[in-house]
Amino acid sequence: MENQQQVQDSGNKSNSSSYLCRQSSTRWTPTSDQIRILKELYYNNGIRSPTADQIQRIAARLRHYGKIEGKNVFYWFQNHKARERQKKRFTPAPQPPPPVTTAATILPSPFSDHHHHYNHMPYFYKHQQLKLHPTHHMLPSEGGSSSSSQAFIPIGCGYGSISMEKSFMECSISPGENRVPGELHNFGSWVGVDSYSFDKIKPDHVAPELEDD
Amino acid sequence: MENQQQVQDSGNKSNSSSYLCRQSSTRWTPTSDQIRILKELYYNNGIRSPTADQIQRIAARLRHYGKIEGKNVFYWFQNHKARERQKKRFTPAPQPPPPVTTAATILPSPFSDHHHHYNHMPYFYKHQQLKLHPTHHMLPSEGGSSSSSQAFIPIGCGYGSISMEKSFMECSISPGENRVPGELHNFGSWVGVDSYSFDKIKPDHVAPELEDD
DNA sequence: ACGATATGAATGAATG
DNA sequence: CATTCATTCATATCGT
Repeated sequence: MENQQQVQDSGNKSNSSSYLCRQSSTRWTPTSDQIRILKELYYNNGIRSPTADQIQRIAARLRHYGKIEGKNVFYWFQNHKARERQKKRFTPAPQPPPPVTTAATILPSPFSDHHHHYNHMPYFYKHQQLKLHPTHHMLPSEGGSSSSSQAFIPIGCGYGSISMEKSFMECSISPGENRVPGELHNFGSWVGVDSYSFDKIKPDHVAPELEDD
Repeated sequence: MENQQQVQDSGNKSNSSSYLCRQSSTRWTPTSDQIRILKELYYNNGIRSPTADQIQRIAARLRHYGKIEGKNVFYWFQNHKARERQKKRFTPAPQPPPPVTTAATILPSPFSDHHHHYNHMPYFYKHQQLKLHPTHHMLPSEGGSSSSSQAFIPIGCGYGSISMEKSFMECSISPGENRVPGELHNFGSWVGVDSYSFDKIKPDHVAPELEDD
């Protein structure tokens, strides 16, 4: 690893000049003690994904060693776990699993990993299966040729496994309505939110600003 | 935060990160305009969990600003909302705002106006499940009030406040480099980890002093 | 000063 | 709706 010492001087560092105003001018720089404790929890106590409750406690505890917030603890565990796994993934195939030489053990999976039946397939015919409710209610503007069964869209390869119902979350169509980027600030109206119900306005808290970072 | 890169191919921002520059459009990379509009809808219109129809409309609208699919919109709202809440969960106590209860400023509020729910739209929104396995199917047979025809639900209620969430996950006060002597190595006990051994009994439970420092 | 690497932060995509 | 994972971006730190 790398040896790091705490240099987290009070809050600010004379950061460089003129750069993007990314809010992360100062990211949390954990103290040695903080790291030590975090690792303790990780390795000795087996904490991998602390619950919100634990995060609070951990942060409160580590606060004695320097500035720290809940999200720092959260991210730390997330990253630590992820990187550990990542390392392990690209590391040579650990042990050859007991070769149960059955004819069916032909797992063409690139990873010989075990418990993670989690497939993050690079090929994307898998996700696209978000099914919406059967209210494939086309937009009034683009209605029309929906007479036949627009059953499936042969994305990629129609492996007969995917039962794409009918409405994907997306119907890549919108010919008629050409609302080109015209900057129409009437949000909400086109989504179905009505803006005439102002009588129910709840004086919610304030609104800092609305920057689109 | 969001960085903007307009489209999917070409010019992969050539980050300093070396190898593996095949960021070939696997995941949706929202453009600035898309983000801006999404936040508008979220904060200005109070849309938290858009219905299927809304998702379609939003996606259609946002498509003018770049490639986008319905599921992207769906996930965006899901994530945005979830993270807003999660952040809150990490943060211990929002420091109960002690209102200036001066003897003269007593406000006899009949209702302890406290927490409102904006418009948690009725759950005919349930259909937004991802259908990956042949589980049940919500058949549109029954004319139940379950779905569809959500013509114009007053979701949104556009309370003209833009409650932004740029506040961070926590606003912790922090002592500088405070070293507490007497570190006890009983990690985990204060975090609430069970040693998952012994018994399920813990004589002392977790008594994290949770001191506010 | 760079360049590489480690790592904090953010977020899209899923799953339960 | 909560939790988790993967991936990417941003930056701190160190080596040469």
